[in-house]
Parts: sequence; C-alpha cells; structure tokens
Amino acid sequence: MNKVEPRTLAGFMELLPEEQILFEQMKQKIEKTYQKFGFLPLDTPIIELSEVLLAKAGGETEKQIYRFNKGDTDLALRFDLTVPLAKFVAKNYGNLSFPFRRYQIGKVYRGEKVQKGRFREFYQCDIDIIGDEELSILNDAEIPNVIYTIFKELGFDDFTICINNRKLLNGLFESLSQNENATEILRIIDKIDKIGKEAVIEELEKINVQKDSINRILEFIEIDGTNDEKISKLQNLNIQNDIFKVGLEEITETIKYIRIFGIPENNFKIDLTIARGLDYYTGTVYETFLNEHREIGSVCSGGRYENLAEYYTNKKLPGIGISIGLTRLFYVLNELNLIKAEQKSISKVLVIPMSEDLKVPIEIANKLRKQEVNTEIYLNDKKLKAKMKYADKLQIPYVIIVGDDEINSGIVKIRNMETGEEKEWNFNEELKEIS
RNA sequence: GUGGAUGUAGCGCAGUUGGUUAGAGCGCCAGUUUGUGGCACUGGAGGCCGUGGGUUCGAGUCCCAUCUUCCACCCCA
Repeated sequence: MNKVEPRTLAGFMELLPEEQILFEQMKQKIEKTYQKFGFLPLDTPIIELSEVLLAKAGGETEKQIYRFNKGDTDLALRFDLTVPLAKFVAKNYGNLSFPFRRYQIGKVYRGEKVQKGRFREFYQCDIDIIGDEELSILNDAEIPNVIYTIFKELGFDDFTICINNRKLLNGLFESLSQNENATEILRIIDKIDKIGKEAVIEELEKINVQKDSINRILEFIEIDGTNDEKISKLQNLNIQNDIFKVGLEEITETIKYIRIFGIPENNFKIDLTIARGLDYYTGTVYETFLNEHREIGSVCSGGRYENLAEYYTNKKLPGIGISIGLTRLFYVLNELNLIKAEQKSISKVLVIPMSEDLKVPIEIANKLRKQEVNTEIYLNDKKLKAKMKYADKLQIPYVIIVGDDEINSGIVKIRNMETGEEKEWNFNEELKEIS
C-alpha cells in the first residue's frame, strides 16, 4: 500500500514533547502574570465570518488572511486577536464592566511567505484595556509594568521597553504639512535601525519630502539623552501644534507614572524612532528589546488606539494593549540557545507493576496523584529492563517497582533514578516527602 | 509579488574526474543480564539518493523540467 508522506505545512510549528513542555511553561508564566494584574480570560473562535474580520480591511490583511467558503458562508481565520476583541466588546457591550481588562492567548493565522522565525500559525499573547468613552493615561503606564514582570519572570534582566507617542510624530508631520505622507514616513523611519540614516534620507526624498522637513524629522528622531533630557529637548523644539503638545503631555505623564509603578530606569526608555502598528495606534506605542539580541526585533509590542470597535458600534471605545508573539519568541530564544528543552517528561514517578495483580500499583499511583505528584503507571507487558529504560529515557526522577513481594509486605522502594538510592515506603501510610 | 539557494536512512551528514550489491555517526529495536536504567560489547531493522524526462554501455554524481523546503526584499508577532 502506498503510504502518505507525513508532512507538516511550512510555517506551522510542531514541537517534540520536551520542547512543548518548555513552550507550555513559558505560556503559563505569561498567563499567570496577566492574571496577576487582573486581566480576564477571553477565548474567541479561530474561524469568523469574513465580513466581521475584514470590516476594517485594507492592504496586508486582505492579502494574508486565510479565507474560504463552507457552503454559502464566507469564512476566514483570525489573523490577530484584536479584531475579534473589538467584535466581542461591541457585541457584549452591555454585559461588560469597563474598563474591560482581558487577556487572550491563542493561535492566529497569516498566509505569508515563510521565513526564519516567521510563521503562518502562531500564538499571540494579548492584553488589552478597553475604556468606555475614555481611558486614563495611567493605563499607558501600567502596561510596561506587565511587560516588565513577564520578562523578569521569563528569566531576563537586560531588556528595554521602548516607549514613544504617535501624537508627537503626527503633530510634527502636521506642523510640516506632511499629514498625507504620515504613514509612509512612519514606515521609513521605523527602519532606521536596520537601514541607517542615509538610506532613510534617500527614501524620504523618494516620496518627495522637502529637505528642510527631512531635517526637522531627523532632528526629532535623533534627540538623545536620558528620558528627562529627551522630554526637555522635545519641549525646546518649540513645535506649535496641538497634537504634538498633547503627545508631549501624555508621554511626560506616562514616564512619570512608569517610575511610580516601580520599573527600573534601565528597563525602559523613550525611543522616538519606534512607530509600530502603522494602522490603528494613535498614542503611546511600545516595543520591547532584549538588549543582547536586538537583532531579533521587538519581542513585545503594542500601543494605544482611539477607537477599538468603530466598525461594529457607535460607542467610542479607546483602548491600549500589547501582544507577545510567543511562537516567534520561543523559536528565536531556542535558536540562540537562550532556552533549552531539557525536561522530557512531566511525570515525577513511574510505577512499574511486576505482578499480575494491578490493584496495588494502581492504588499507589492514585495515592500519589492525590498528593499532587504526577504519576504514571507502566501498563504494558515488558521486561523490567525495558520498563526501567523507559523511565531513564524520559528522565522520570523516581521509580517504584511493585511485585508480589511488595504487595505482600506493604512496603515498596522508591528509587531515585539519578542517584540510584532507594528509600522504603509503607504505602498504607501517607508519603511524607519525595526527594 | 521580486530575487537567490536546497533536496542522499528517523536526525545531522559523507559519497572521489559518472563505474558493480549506497556509507559511517547519532537515534531506534534486540541480546550479553528470566526483578533494576545509564556504560560497554554484539547483532538487527530502516534508503523509489525529492519527482519526471534526457545524455551515456553505465547517473546519487552531468543536463532540462517540476515539486519541496529554505533565505533576502516587502510586511509583520
């Protein structure tokens, strides 16, 4: 018989158990931190009506979305978690308490060309805070606290949360009469890290930005110094534009409260070149970099948007949120050997029955499980050697062999697989400690 | 969408200027050891050499096509 070759689609991550264990651990750390800050869980369908997902539509999304028909229904796979959130909030407006803080961890789909660290199916770990009509700038300062806590929890110290405010850039562009070009200019200056200053100037010239405007823009993004110095230099630019002034106020407040939230000074900074999320961000924007590995790009990005659900409701719902691309984060950390899959099993004990009578081994396993000890029973008919080998290969730390002698005496030996040491346990009593 | 690469056991690879039955390592299975794993030794399974066509007495090796996977640009997590 001809066999079908077992293959996995390109751009879809599939892990071996030991890698998956590590992945799950990272995911759990993120989720626990989100919960610690009071974000509520949300789960939405992976498939939605195309009409709903493409309400906003536009460029890349439409090109990349997985779309198909089932009967007469035009369906699509979600390409992020923000659009489903918008739909959800609009739909359930009356049943939610605002500000609505929710987290969602789930897979999203983008039909892009695959590349290193670029997936077609990947996990996003999102939090958003949605206000009803308004949302305090304090929220903009709390988000970095969440980011900070997560990356500390994941074991990093040397990372920087970069903060900018789109109103500064937009105000600047407006004062230079470059509003129409704003998106284009943002995209170009966002690349400055990658392509350098000269190339940025060239590209700006290509889209017909005036020389003196280019100079003003560069003067702006090249502002350096400490956070406080940057703020005062921004003031000194003396840009007479309302949007700019609001942006300056907002970023000043944000920085002020970030400090109050207790983020160490070297884990955040104003970075006037970041201009993420070209479409919907309107205020504060964030990007987070691992300083030793800036080349991998931002590991957590987000920002503020004026009106989350404008395509679904007339209610004005401003929000702020971030997203961690967990699949890519896991992939690059693994590539860089910053994390290593070592744990091959989550069982702490393997019970090996060596008698026809399974009653006692099962009792023992149940007893251990009741004490929150992950326990596995070897249920297949093999020689002891093979059973031991199984425990060894999966690196299960403890083994309990249960044969007729043990059943009769009521005493088993708990073997520490690493040291070979064996301790006796009368399984009719509570197990005090396993170590 | 544009440009550049890749393809030999489960995995990462070797395979001489085209020459007989395609190799080693790791992994896997079994035995040495009928209730004690790792180590060692011995043995074993496992390959349409991506696919189709061509050149040739002869192709894993050369040519063409095709598929696949990967990389850069674009965009993004």
